[in-house]
Amino acid sequence: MARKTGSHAEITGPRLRAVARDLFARHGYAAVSMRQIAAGVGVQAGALYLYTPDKQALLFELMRGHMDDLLAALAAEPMPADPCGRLAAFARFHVHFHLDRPAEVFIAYMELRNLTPENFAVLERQRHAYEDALEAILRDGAATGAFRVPDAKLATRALIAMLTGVTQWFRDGGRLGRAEVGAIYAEMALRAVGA
Amino acid sequence: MARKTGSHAEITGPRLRAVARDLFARHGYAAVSMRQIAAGVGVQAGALYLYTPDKQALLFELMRGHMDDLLAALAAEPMPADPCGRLAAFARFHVHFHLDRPAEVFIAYMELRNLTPENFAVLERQRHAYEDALEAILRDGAATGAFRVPDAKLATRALIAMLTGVTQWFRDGGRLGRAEVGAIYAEMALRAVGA
DNA sequence: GTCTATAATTAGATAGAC
DNA sequence: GTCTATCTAATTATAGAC
Repeated sequence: MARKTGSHAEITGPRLRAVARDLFARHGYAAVSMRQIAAGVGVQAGALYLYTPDKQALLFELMRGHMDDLLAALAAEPMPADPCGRLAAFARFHVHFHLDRPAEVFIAYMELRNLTPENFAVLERQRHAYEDALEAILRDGAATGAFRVPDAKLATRALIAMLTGVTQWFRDGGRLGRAEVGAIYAEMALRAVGA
Repeated sequence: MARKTGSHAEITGPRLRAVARDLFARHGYAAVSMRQIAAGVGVQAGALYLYTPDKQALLFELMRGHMDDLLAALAAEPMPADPCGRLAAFARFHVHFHLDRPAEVFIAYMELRNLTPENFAVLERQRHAYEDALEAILRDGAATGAFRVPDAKLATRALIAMLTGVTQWFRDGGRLGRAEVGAIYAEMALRAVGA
């Protein structure tokens, strides 16, 4: 434990990302210094630059990785055929996925403005692709008469905001469990679109 | 215009708050320097300290002032007697109030973690008081059978998240007007609680 | 009331020893 | 691969001239 130097490439790389993720989520990207991150990893500041070209790349890789995971998980999620079933499945998926990754979610929503314009554009495309999946469900349901949505784009954003909000208050071990919360949110989402 | 010095206390004070508000909203509290603010106001950095004891007080006063305004405006809002009418009125009020103050709203939700613990506690009490107003409406409606809400606290947070989300996409001059958007959100809120 | 100058600290990032 | 030392630039906040 007292070793102060040596080779730990396989440990330091992942640890760097985990520490940066937690510190960025807690204090905000702009408020966290490379020295703080280094202290959390257990190395000196200079050593971080063996694993990331700079602080911005650290943030961008965290955010892009999170959105990659989100899109991949959604694509892998089994989806019923009918619009009501699909919306309920989407809502439960969204709630559970976000509750499983509170730090990443916090960063994804809070640090967009700290990305360079190029990096921001990448994240925007990913966010848009995710929203399109929900919008397609709502349009299908509206077309078949299962839903009543005066504006599919507005309803998409309203539902995503509602569902994502769960991360701001839910704590494990509280009054309600995850499955229960996911079910209630899914029911509210269905009702909100007139299902 | 070329004047570089002199007395402008009545102008500089309000300008300082307006500039800080806009810069904090755009770049984030931690990423904005007192020199940037001073440049926006049109004075040197040192002069700012005649109007605020420090950067933290600047942030806190902006956030507390916003919540004061929110609570006062809600108290002044005429409210129908029946739960459905009250929920619709609350939803429209929330949407319109938040669309009128995009910068303040952004700061209120993004910069809580940059407050000192004492200042954070004050804001938390204010936020709680506001949420209690909506929760009371939902509990009334559930008691009279007008609403079906399995959990009033959860529904309160879900609705507030949904309604506040309007600030993330709405732009004046877009496809939908404010009144239209407020009406659609109010309808989604009513449906979400089974009205 | 504002400016200039400055103190004290900290930031991101790099060079070179080991 | 890591550490130490360092560079350059920026930070908040204050002191004193005007």
